[in-house]
Amino acid sequence: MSKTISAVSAAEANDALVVVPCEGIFSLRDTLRSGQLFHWEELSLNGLDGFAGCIGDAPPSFVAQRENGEVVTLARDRERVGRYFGLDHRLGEIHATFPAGDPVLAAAMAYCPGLRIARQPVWECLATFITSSLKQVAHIRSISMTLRRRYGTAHAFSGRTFYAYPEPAALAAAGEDELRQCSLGYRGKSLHLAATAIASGGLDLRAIEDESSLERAREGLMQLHGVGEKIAHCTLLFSAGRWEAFPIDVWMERVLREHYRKRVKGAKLQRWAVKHFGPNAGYAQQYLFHFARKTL
DNA sequence: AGTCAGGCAACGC
DNA sequence: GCGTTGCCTGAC
Repeated sequence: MSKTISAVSAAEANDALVVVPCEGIFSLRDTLRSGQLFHWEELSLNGLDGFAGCIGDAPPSFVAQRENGEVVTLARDRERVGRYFGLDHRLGEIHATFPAGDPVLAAAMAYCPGLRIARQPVWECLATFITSSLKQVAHIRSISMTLRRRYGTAHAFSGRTFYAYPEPAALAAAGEDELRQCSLGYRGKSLHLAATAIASGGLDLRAIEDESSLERAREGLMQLHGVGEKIAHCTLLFSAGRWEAFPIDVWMERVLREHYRKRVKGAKLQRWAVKHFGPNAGYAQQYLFHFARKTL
C-alpha cells in the first residue's frame, strides 16, 4: 500500500495563497473539463472553491480562480502551477495563426476562450491515454484514480489524501494481471508493456520529447503496443508542447464531418486538418473538441 | 438485454 | 491503402 510522505495543514496552506502570473485570458474550469486532465478534485480552501491534485510527483497543489480571473495557489506551487496550466502561452500569437474566416472555429473559441493546453508530465499523459481507449471520460477518470491509489505516492493535504501518478517501475512491478483488475481489461496489457519498456530503458521518453521531428516522435511512441495515431498525438500535444499534433477521435471526426463537410477519414483527414488549421492545429483542435462535446 | 463508448492490432483484400 | 473484427468494462 502507498505510504504518506508529506502533510500540509489547511491553515498552513491558507496563509500562503498567492496570485499566479498569467499571460492573457484563462479558464481553469474549461481547461480541467476539456478531456486532457482527469485527476483534479474539487476542494474548498479558506472559503475559496478550487481544485486540488498532484502535478507530477510534487506534493498536492491547490488551484482556484477568483471572479476577477486571478489564478491563486500556494506560494510553493506558483511556478509549477503556471507552467502546468500553460499560463505563459501567448494565446494572441497562437490564435493569430488560425485560419481567418472560419466561423466554426470562431464559435468554438467564443465558447471557451480561456481554454489552454496544459503541460503534463509525459509518462502520466501517455499512460492515461493508453488506458482511455474506447472509454468515456468518467471511466478514464475512475481508472486514473484507482491506479493512483493503488500504486502512486500518497500525500496528505487539507485533511484529505491525494496521489501522484505511479512511476513506470511501479506499474511494471504490479504485473499485467493485477493491472487488468483495475477495470482495464485488454488495456492492462498495453499499460504493463509500456511501463516495462520505459522502466527498463527500452524506450526513452525524454528522447522522444526532445525529438525535433514530430513525425519521428510520433513513430517512437507508436512503437508501443496499444499506442496508435490518436494516443500518440494526444501525448505529444498535451505533454510535449507539440501544438501542431492533431488528435482525431470520434468527436473530432464528427465535428469535421458535420461542420466542415469532410467525408474522408484517417490519414487524409489528418493531412487536411493540419493544412487547414495551421502550425498550432492541435490548439485549435482543443477548442473544437471541447465545444463539440458540450454542444453537439 | 443489447448497444455503445474519446482506439488499437491483426487480418483480409 | 482500405475495410472489418475482436477486445474488457460500465453506463444507459
